[in-house]
Amino acid sequence: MSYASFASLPCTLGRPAALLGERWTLLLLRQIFLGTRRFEDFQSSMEISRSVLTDRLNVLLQEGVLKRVPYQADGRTRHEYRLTEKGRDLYPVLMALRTWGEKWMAPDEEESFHLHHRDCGGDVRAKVECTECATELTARDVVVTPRTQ
Amino acid sequence: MSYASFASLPCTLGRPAALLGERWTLLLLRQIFLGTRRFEDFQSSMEISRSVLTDRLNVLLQEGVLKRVPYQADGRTRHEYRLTEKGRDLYPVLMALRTWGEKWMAPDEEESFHLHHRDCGGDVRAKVECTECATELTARDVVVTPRTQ
DNA sequence: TAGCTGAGTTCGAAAAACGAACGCAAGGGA
DNA sequence: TCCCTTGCGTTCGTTTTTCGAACTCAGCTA
Repeated sequence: MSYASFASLPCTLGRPAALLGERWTLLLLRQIFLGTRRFEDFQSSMEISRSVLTDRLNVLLQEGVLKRVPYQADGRTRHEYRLTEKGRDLYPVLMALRTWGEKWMAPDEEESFHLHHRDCGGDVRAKVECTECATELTARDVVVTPRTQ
Repeated sequence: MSYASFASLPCTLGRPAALLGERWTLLLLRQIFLGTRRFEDFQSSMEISRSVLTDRLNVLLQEGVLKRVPYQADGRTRHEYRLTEKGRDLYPVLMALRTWGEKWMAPDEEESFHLHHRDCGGDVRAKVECTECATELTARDVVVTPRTQ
């Protein structure tokens, strides 16, 4: 099968997992959600090699997660990378990672940035919920019914 | 900095993102949540090379995401890989990926497996919520306050 | 005794990532 | 005009990862 062929797997978990599971891609999305938008800023803040950065940005552009938006800098037109609606919808994935990180990777550590709800100041947390009864779910509460694979 | 040094980054999003952002790791976790537990089964279902599979399993063991549990097979003691509590807590990450995949990568496609709430049969969905007011949040509803970096 | 099985390990070849240098277009200053 | 700078990549030779086929090893089973 090889890694690349997961990109065409008929699985709505497998395909995203393969896309975001490529080295640097999750860290790149983190940086984008923290507000970075320009090639130079990605490169210097993450110390990723320029050629790999080019590749990952292009993959996310092709997938429609990012878009290139023109802006003016010292009289010249340049482009920055911004999230599309599809890209913004990855927020729960990043927040789920962070919720897990807070609990398991640094219980007593000062977080490197704080997040709070703009309206009420509350904390932000990812969770899994039943769309019918709104109960919060864990892996044990969910039944898996395979169709393929 | 280089990729490896994100492992020691004081960021509760960056460290998990670097850990799960290594090639194959997310796909391996998917397979585990689908019930795979043995080396041979991982290897054949994902067609990952055996040496990389060994490495990824060891990393997840070291991180405490997986544990090795003995079992009996044809009179011999063998070991299988199972999620720890820390590992099971990654469920929201996988579900967030799947929720995104359902919306953006295959709107009209039959899912390869179906998930439903054991108690009421409802669908499963990841979301981000405010711990104070329980409102569902998007990236736009959240204020980021950097502390370092 | 020989073969089989599960779970790795080894090792040479191929692919991916690294990083320093290069390219390029446009603006600014001398 | 000429040169320097900036932002955004591309190139290319080296290092690191990944691949995949073969090998190991222990304990059944025939």
